[in-house]
Amino acid sequence: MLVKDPVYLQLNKQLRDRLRGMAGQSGARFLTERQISAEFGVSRATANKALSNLVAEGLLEFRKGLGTFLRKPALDYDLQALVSFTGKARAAGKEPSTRLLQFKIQDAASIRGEVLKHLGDPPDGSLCFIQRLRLADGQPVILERRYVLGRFCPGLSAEDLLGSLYDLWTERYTLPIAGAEQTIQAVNLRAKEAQLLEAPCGSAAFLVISTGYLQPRQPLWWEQTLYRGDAYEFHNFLGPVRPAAPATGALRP
Amino acid sequence: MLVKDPVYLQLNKQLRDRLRGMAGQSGARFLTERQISAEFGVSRATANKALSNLVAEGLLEFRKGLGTFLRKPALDYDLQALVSFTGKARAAGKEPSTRLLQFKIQDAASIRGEVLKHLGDPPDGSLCFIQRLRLADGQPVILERRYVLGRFCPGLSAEDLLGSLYDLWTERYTLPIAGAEQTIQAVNLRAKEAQLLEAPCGSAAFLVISTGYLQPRQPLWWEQTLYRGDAYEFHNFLGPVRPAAPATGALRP
DNA sequence: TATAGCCGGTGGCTAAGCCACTAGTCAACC
DNA sequence: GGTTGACTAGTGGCTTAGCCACCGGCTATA
Repeated sequence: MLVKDPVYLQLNKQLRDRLRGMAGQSGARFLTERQISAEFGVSRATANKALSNLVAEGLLEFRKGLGTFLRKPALDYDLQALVSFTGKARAAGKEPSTRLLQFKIQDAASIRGEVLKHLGDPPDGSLCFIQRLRLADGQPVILERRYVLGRFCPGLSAEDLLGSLYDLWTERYTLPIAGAEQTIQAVNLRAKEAQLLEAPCGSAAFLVISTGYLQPRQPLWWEQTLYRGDAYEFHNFLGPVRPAAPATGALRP
Repeated sequence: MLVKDPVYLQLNKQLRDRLRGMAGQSGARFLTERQISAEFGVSRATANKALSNLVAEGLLEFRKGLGTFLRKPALDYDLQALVSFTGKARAAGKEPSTRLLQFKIQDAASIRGEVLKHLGDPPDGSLCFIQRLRLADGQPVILERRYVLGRFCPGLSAEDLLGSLYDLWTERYTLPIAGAEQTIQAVNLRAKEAQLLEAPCGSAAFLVISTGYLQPRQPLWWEQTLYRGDAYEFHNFLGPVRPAAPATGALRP
């Protein structure tokens, strides 16, 4: 971009950053027009224009004579909150825990084609299979079955798998997770799955088939994960111009 | 409403009306700030604020040195594909059809509070209840139960409900649909629902609870809709920087 | 103690003006 | 004739200065 953005758009970005820092503080007071005017060195009119756009987007709310305030809990742009069960459970005020059911290194040759199709044949031919049960306040919520490319988890041990895999990769391996593709289906739990999730056999669940990426074209894992239907729900917003947050899963209230 | 709305909000409404009259003329020129300032008797700053909000909503586009222009409705077609079953079915190569199960006008007083909470109490107190079965190639896929604000569907007849409601509003009423909020749950079908959807009793389904909006804060409908789990799935992409595509539903292959 | 009124701060809005940018015109030049 | 370049009118971007209506807390009064 050769030409600089107009001031009010730059301001908009900065205010949005500021807003993100205040995420969750629903109803809290935001900066006033006059504060912004002074702090950023722009006119009140420009400050108002930038604020006004944020109001139009539903992030803020004007209250005449009082100030501008955060509307609903600011949208979570944090990927961790989107993909990490640990984070989501804590956000819902529940204590997350994990029961490791299975953990083994397999040769790619012994894996059925569907898995490899999503991961691309790994050159070293090793894949890591992880089956975990995720619990919130002791209640089973998620049955996770995941294949991970072996070369991205050297020296992985069973103890490492008791917490957030998201944290594991971003912190220990310092491999930033770029995103995940999900296909969400509604299925009836089979006997074995129901038993593990401590739910009635045949009860409804989400089956989330998902590929996780390190970089846009570098797959890291492929998973087939069951979410108890009575404990989980997804939220989504369809619209042309909303600050399009992707669909987010959350523990049902 | 005891207090009058701020001028820029009133202006916003009037401009929106004007915009509606120009629907379809993509790329056409809209009023300039100075024209609005003269015609409506407001200051240029106020005119700009009202325009700016419409720009933020994606309806208009600023071009420095030229004027404000209608945006191309490319995104609009996207939205149609997202909310319209008719569109999705055709995209999957199946022939959509509709069986109208129920259609009645009700008084708001007779509606349980949950519905009104999402729609806001309509001043004229009339609500339209629509129950439809949507089929793809003759197979029932969706059981739709929807409440619509009566004042946005004057003269609605049963015949109107056999096609796409999305088309109905955008074309016949020329009321642009701005978006929809969705909560997606996994549930077991009850006997009556299963019978209508021609699925086994207790089989898994999506329950999508959704509020549709005309403008960011103007609800149009609230629906509680069942999707056969074996016929439908949702796709989603989680990531920090994505092409702004929300989760989309699609007929299962 | 309770109330009426003041006062500082807020967003709403106007006015007047300058800037950078765009497109069209039109005269001057090759 | 065709091209170039200056000029001009009109546009959104942005600032400054100022007044208004509104809100809530403080204060002085009854």
